[in-house]
Amino acid sequence: MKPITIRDPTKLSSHISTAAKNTEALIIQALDKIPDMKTLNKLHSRIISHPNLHSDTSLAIKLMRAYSACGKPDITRKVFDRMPQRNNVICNVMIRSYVNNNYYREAIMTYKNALASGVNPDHYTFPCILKACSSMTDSRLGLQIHCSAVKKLLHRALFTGNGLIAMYGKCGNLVKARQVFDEMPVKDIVSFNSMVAGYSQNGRFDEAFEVCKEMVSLGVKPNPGTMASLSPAVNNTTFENVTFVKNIFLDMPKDEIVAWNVMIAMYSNNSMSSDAINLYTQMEACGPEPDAITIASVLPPCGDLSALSLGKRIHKYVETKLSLPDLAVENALIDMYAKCGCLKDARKVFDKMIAKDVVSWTSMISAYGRSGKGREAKELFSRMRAFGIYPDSIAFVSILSACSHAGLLDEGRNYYESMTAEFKLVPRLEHFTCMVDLLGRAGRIDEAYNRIKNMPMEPNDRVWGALLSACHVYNNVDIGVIAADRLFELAPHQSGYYVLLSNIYAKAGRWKDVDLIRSIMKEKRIKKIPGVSNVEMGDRVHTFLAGDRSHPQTDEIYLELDVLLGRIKEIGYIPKVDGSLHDVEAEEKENLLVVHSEKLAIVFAMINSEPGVQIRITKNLRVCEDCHVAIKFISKVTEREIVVRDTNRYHHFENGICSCGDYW
DNA sequence: TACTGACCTA
Repeated sequence: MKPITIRDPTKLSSHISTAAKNTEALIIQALDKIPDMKTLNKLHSRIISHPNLHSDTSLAIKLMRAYSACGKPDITRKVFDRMPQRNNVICNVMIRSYVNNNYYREAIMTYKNALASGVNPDHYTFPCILKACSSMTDSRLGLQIHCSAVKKLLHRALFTGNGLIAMYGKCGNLVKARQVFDEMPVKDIVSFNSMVAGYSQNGRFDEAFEVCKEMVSLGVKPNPGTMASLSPAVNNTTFENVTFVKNIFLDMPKDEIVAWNVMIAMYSNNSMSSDAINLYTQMEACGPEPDAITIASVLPPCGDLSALSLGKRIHKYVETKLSLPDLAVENALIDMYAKCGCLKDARKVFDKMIAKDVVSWTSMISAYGRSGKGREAKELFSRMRAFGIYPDSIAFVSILSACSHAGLLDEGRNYYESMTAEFKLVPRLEHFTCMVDLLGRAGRIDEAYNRIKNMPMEPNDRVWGALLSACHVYNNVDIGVIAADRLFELAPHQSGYYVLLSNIYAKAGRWKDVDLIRSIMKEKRIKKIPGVSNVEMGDRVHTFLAGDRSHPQTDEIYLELDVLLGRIKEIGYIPKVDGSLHDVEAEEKENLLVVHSEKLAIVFAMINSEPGVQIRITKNLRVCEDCHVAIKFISKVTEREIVVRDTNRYHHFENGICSCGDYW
């Protein structure tokens, strides 16, 4: 920089002020760029040491803004405290600094002090302080601010109005929120989004959708914020609503992750697992980088569909791209592996976790439970207790069902006892289902039935369903009929229950009743669900029906199946032909004799994978007795671990033994 | 005179 030469002493002061102006301009320029802390500290010292600048309000404001942006509201406060005069602008900056850094209590204090010292809040102050009220759900102050805004005729101003809607929404006062919303002469997308958020956060999902539809009809295009606001309302919703959300998603920019996340979660929570996975793959290809929320939303669908290769790819992504530990993600990984039948991988994730919550423990316990590994489930439950974690209602559901899957009658009773006596948890419907299942599987049909009769709430179809299956296993026709009667009322279109009752009659030789059931099914047009088995190979899922001959490799599959059946017959397999078969209609008989889908799927997997590789099958019905025996033998002769997931449990076949202990 | 702004994912 050139030295300033002073020729005329009379111009001295003007030179100084020019220099000061230059310095000030430079500092302002630097401050406006939001410098890092180091530069910021330097600039700050220059300002303080400068005789003309240290009390300059506009510089102080810029300085405060910069400190706030660096996440230092405490230093902002020091600058604020040193200023001799406070007007509304500098107070606004101070309050905003607090609010933007989540120091809501301090923001509110500052606001109150400013009011006390005669500072007038304005249209900058209201939106900001309302955000603090929302975050603290301080409805008293919220109301006061509403009154001040009315006095200043600012309550209908766009930003203040939006803040009021949000504040009332958070505080649960939807009447007020709606009133402000309706009275605003000009609304923008944030007004609509805030109204949507208010309704959906308070469980008023229909109204949330209504506002969304209203904004669309008024020509206001929903944005990713709309999706986020609607988010609580999209779980377990109607097909119509799902379609609506899908359409607004298709019609908006795809660069914001929240929109994708809400879509994936919506599919996941509406039993549309394959849609969730498809959208996720699309996101990988052309969307924003998935974050922890994306991952926690897409892993459950992976588990549902047993999409292990995708699940593993996501696990790698988690390890390379996400910042761990993240409880939600790790818990979701455990559950995904468990649902894919990979208990060891689930356990690996579990053991690696630095912090575990009750969900982590519960996921692992129920993973063992569903596989019939009652001992492991019990052990984890006591270890969880030893870690000082309190089991919640769901933890008891998983340990109770673990006991029932493993036939641990007394242990199950004890857990139930401690749940009510020690942990003071009120038994819910799910616990009764578990208990009925536990007693029923152990052959205590009467006791199970009595439990149902003494339930404090109305039993649902799952409770009666547990009783009916028990009656099927233990040939109890009388109680079976009672259970079936209730089920035909509660779930008249579930073909499974008709089939169960029909089988109960067949076992008892009551063929007239079997015919009766069959004619009822015909009359009501209830069709048996055909058995389907899925097996994942590479990136594809291959599906087999009973007697399926549509697969390209079908000849090879049947040939290999014959060879395999021959081999297992040599070591003792006797095909189990049901005794009731002789009295079954011809068509039915044929159905029972065709090769079941799980056998086809297993042979297919065997042909197409390396020896020793684990085979995983998912089935939409329960595995039949004959297949169960056959698969045990197959696991022995081929030295393969075979995991079959049926509708309510896992069978891990290894070396001729199944993890269910033939108890299912 | 100066200060930005708000709604939201599990």
